[in-house]
Amino acid sequence: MSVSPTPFPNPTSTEGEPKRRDPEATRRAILDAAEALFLEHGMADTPISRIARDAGVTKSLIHHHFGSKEALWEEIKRRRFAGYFDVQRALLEAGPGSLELLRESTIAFFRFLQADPAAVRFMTWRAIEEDGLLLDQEADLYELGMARVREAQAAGELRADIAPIAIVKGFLGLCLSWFQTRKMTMRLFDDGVDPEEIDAQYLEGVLRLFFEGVIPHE
Amino acid sequence: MSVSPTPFPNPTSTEGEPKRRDPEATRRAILDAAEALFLEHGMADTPISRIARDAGVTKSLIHHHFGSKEALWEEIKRRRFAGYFDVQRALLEAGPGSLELLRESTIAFFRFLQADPAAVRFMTWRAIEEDGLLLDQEADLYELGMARVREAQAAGELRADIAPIAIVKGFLGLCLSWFQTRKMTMRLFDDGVDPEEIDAQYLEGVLRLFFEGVIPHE
DNA sequence: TTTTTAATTGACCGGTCGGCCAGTTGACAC
DNA sequence: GTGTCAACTGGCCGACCGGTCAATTAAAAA
Repeated sequence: MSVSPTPFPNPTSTEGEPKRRDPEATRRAILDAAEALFLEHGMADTPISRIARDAGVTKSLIHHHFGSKEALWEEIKRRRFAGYFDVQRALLEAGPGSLELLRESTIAFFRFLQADPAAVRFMTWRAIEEDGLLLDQEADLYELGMARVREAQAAGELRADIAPIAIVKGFLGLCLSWFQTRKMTMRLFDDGVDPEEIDAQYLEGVLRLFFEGVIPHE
Repeated sequence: MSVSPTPFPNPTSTEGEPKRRDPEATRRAILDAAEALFLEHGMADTPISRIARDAGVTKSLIHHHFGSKEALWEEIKRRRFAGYFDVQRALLEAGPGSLELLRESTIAFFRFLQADPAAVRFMTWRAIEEDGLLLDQEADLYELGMARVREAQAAGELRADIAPIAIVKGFLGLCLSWFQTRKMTMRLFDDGVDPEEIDAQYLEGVLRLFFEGVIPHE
């Protein structure tokens, strides 16, 4: 679980062989190991020595490549953001604002979080750090989303008496908060029930609710 | 911010006076200081020495009263839960399940989080720890809420084709996730705008959306 | 080939952490 | 009073933390 999925830079070097160097792979191994540990236990609770062990690398090497624990964490955030932004932007640039686009975005975001629990933990850690840092890319993404909502409102596909921010943060929150407490919520149900079935029930219910509430009624 | 709001057990003892003892006040001072620090920086990032300083107490005394840092955190959680459960239970026991009860609960929960940012952070930390621990009281609360929803569904006040869990976790998530990222969200708006005004816009939008979506349509 | 650069190592450092312990002192029951 | 117990103190400890450094060596540049 906490062990890096990528091969060690120097996999169990058999005696005597000259050690090949691959700084790029080393960086990746460190980032992967650190990300898994940081998201699981938090940065404050993850000693660099542990990252080094999981990455198959010495502690000093981490400082060599990233300078400090803090800088390493920043780099991990940067990498995560890049992946996340790509997913979201691809959705929003697909077409003009419409009810259908909103629906697709909601389902896609839900599936995205469902498939990648690490992404959920990443967002939760961000909420904890709460440094108020809103990246430019991120702000752009929100603006884009809200612009799409306004388009759909102008076209009469979404009711116009709801602030776009409520619609955008609404569907994001409905998805994210579900997965933030997923494990605990599952305990409300019998052990025999398939968790993915509960997920599906929630998604379906929320879609009905949200998209009935979001369309105009005379 | 991090200093305990309650007076120190031995407030700047003026020379020579015999030191009065008040173990109950001491415990409270420690809990208050620790809670503020834990919620702000996290348990791993809060040294006991700092708690002692803020509480106006020696480090050893904390161990005397609570045994360990871990146990202190558990005690804080227990205290927080008690307060939270009281608020929620009072709402749900107010009357039979109805659309109006759901509306009141939603607004009350929103106001509760708005008035107490520490509560928001507490819940976010819980999501991070994710030990999957669901307290009996908490499970009861969910069951109670879902039972109320079913009553309202049976009475035809809520549409019956939505799983109760989606309605309950839905409105909780809409409120909580808003405040989890409140600071960041505010950066989307001009500096001149009153944050509480944005809160109000969001709440109003979400109420319209949620309660239009949640009622039956022929 | 020679020189330069950068990846990598292990030993090491000062500081801080959570926790312990021996001793002191107030509160309180008898 | 006097004995008992728990509240409270200051000093201490070993472990571990993030980070540094000089030395080694593979790889790239010359």
